Amino acid sequence: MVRPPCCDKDGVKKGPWTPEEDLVLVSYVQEHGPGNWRAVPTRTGLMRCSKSCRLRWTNYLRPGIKRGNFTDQEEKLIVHLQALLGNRWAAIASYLPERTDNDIKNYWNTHLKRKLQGGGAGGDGDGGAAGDAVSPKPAAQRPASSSKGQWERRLQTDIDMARRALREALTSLDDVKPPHQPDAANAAAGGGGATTGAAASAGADSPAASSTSGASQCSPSSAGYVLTTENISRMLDGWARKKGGGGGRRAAGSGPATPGATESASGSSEASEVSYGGTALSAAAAPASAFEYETKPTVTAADAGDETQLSAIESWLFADADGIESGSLLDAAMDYTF
DNA sequence: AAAATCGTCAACCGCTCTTGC
DNA sequence: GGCAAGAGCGGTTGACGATTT
Repeated sequence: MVRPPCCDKDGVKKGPWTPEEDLVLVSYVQEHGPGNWRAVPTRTGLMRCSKSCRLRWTNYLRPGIKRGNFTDQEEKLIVHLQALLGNRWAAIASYLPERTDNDIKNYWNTHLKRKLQGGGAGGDGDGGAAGDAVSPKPAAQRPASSSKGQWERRLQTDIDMARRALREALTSLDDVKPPHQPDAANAAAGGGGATTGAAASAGADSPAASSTSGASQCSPSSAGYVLTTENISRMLDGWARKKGGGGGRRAAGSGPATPGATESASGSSEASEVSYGGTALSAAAAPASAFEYETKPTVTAADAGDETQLSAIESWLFADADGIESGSLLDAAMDYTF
């Protein structure tokens, strides 16, 4: 017996989202907050299934998402974490709060996997392939435990290993790149920093939390705000161009709605900052009030970027090293002892 | 210049997990 | 405790631009 697909309805639209749809969705979320996706299609009139709405939001429209170029730091973290956790993208994404699991997954499949394979590490790159990676076999690929106790132990092990991996990654990165050197992408996202704040709180509170749950708790950041409004303005831009005979999907950016890819690729994301402050918003034809939900953009520290992120992670890691229970990353609920 | 191939990424699908009743 | 609905996750696909032949 096959369960009917959730979107198995007539009149449910599929395929790429249009800027108009994005706008509707963003407006809705601004007003009601993320969640209750089931209600979204009916309340917004979008001809999309709830799942599709949630996906679009979490992977694309959600505030604080950084797109494009992965930094060395991010890359190394991903490699380490993948080696340790396996293909648990949501878990990995929780350590990279500016990235979505989908993004990380794509990046892994298209860049890192091949890269590691090329490195002659053997295997299919799925775990263990990381040259400097540690565990012979991703924890996630060990036989699944059925009992809850076992599951918890496994989780704890994962966390422990992730911790070590992060520490290693960060340590090695210290050699590679001084922490005071914000990379273009992060600086640009401006936001990056802000979200990191969110990362430190939302993501950090529960590393195991899914990226999506991050979305729902998503302590809105100015960064996200920027990105969202900016995205929308770009969407409309791209859409207009497209309608005017511009290129295909890519022409409008990565997707009809996102010129963003090109933006980051070219490192011209300074545009983000430039557009911050309302111009993008007006371009998006969205009332500023519509973004109330996302709120209170006061991140002055647009440059808080990597440093903030790292310091949050580092403090967690080094709390471990010091034998201190930092608790912020690992909720007491985990009952994790160091 | 045209065709073929490759690379990238947004979106879909189906399954599992969580939550509320 | 059992069930149903909703939410989340990971794998996969398909469309499109870029590059190579």
